[in-house]
Amino acid sequence: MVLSENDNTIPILTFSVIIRIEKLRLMATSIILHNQGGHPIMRTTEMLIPTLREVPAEAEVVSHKLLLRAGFIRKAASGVYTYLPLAQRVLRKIKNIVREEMDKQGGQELLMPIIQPAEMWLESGRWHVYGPELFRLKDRHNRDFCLGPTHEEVITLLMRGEVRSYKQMPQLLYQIQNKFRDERRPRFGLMRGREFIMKDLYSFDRDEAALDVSYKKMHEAYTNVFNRCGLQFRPVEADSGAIGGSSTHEFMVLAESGEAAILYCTKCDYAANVEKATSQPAAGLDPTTQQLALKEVSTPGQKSADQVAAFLSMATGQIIKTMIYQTDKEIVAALVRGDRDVNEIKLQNVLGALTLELAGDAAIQQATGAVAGYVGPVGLKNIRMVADPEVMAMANAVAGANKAEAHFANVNPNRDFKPELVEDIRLVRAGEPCPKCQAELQEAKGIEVGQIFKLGTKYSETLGATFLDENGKEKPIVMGCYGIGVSRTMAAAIEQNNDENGIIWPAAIAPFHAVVIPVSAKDENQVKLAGKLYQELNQTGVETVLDDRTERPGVKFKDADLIGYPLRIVVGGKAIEEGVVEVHQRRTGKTELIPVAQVVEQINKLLPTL
RNA sequence: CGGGGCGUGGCGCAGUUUGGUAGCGCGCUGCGUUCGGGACGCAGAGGCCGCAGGUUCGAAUCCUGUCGCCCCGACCA
Repeated sequence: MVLSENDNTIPILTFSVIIRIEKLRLMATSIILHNQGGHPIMRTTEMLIPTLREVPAEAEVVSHKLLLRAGFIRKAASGVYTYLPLAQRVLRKIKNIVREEMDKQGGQELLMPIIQPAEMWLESGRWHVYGPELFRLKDRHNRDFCLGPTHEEVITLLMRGEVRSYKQMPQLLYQIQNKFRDERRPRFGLMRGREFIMKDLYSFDRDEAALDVSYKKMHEAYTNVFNRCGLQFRPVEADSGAIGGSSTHEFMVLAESGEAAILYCTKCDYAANVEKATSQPAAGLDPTTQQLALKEVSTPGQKSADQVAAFLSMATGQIIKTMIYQTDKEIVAALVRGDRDVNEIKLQNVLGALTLELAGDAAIQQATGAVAGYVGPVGLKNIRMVADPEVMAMANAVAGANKAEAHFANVNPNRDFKPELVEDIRLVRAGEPCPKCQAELQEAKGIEVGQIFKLGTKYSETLGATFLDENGKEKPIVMGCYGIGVSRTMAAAIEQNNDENGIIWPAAIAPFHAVVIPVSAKDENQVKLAGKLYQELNQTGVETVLDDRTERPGVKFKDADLIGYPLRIVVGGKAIEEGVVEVHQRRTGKTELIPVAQVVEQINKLLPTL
């Protein structure tokens, strides 16, 4: 019999099963307490908490190491993990916080299939677009299916069938579901897996204004979720990428191990993914600058902007860097200042290209007549040029001459070349001025734990999900989608909350609030008192584990630190002789001696502050 | 997908160069001593050396193929 995790009811099967279950329940309520939907609180001698002394060789980042060592996860395949009981408890807490915040904004939970028929994806066009990241499979009749990496198709088709009128909206529907992506390179344990747990909510609105309302609700909900999870995070503006859509924010947990680079303002609230980040546009061309005559200079062996600048004794910022890119439809030249880099995502968006990569030597030669390093905009023909606005503000600059070993000096935009497009295509770096307030931008690494997204009518149009407005006019539903990586959030929490001894769980998502440790398993008085405290704490709602193993105290302390219980209650000799127990806070290391009679009350007071 | 590395008891590793039938630490089992930060002693259990071929009297070791895993890069709702 398999019970789903959210199912608190027990299906009635046979009489004997019922009897057994009832017996267990009676036993459980008499000795052990229940919480969280029927989970009995347990003693470590009865629990599966396989801690490891040594770090498995496969782990690189701290969350992965600690999840393995502390007995939270085990690998089934690359990027695929079993969540052991401790992890499952953490996941349930995160999910419950998510549920509460979604429901608070009017979200309704549903559950969609993991297995999705190819037809849905053919209809949206993504069956062929999605590529090898989509886990595909066939049934016995050779029909195509996939494991859902996301659920826009399923939900949009559902709503196409159910929504007829503007009166039926808005709708905010969400699920918490396992998702599948056949990542090229799964890595960092739970951070980038091939199977992962995600909350996804989809909003359905009658128009953009209503979508804005839904979007704001989700922004608020996400802020609440990550605050409640005890995470340090930042919502950042992001590139809308392949899904399309107009506006999107990512919620980034700040951590060194993060895979995303973000830029944020030190003064105002501006923050953006580096893919999207902009900075204060450079000052316009100084009209008093005299434009000098174009001249060719010999620059043997000087290819990079730095080399050329050094060779000619000028600043790298005076060089025009020309990069040749190959897209799915054309070859283009991208111009940025020598001390800048091209932001390929911005460039791709500007060009409306599906793919973009640096052109090879042969393509560069063919398009420009020069080799990489000596390419420049002057005299470049039959190839589109995209210039960053900064380039247009340069005067008497240096650029490649489109022939070997030579550059032009005194190059002036508009006079010597005229790009087809002038767009922001540069990669912003720390130190540049904020686009909003001009204060200095800083750079940080982040783990993307959530993203909210205005989809608009992209899916409703292709899938024909329409409704009638108050004028009886048929319109496509305006959609948004909003994801939270639940399993990734667990990993991110550890990245942000750990020390050399192990995990330091924020109390709101800790698998248990406290552990009670009798110092000596042989001392009956200690064991009895520890058991009593354990029961009383649980009765007052403090989720407590009793470490009743006959291990030496050091072993139990080490495990407690590793697992990261926010509170540790040690019942030792003093408890019996002086009537005090030791309450230790994992995060601060603070230890207090508290009279036995007050412990339960004190801990109940302490817990909400952790 | 490109580059690099690794598969040897549950975990961490040595042994591979120079073929001779597998070893160390941790963990595990039993007994004893210990008992406030991963104890000690004694006695044990546990491995077709990723898999499949091949070379050889003999393969963890050499050759071929294959599978898996990790790291860097590219990529990424």
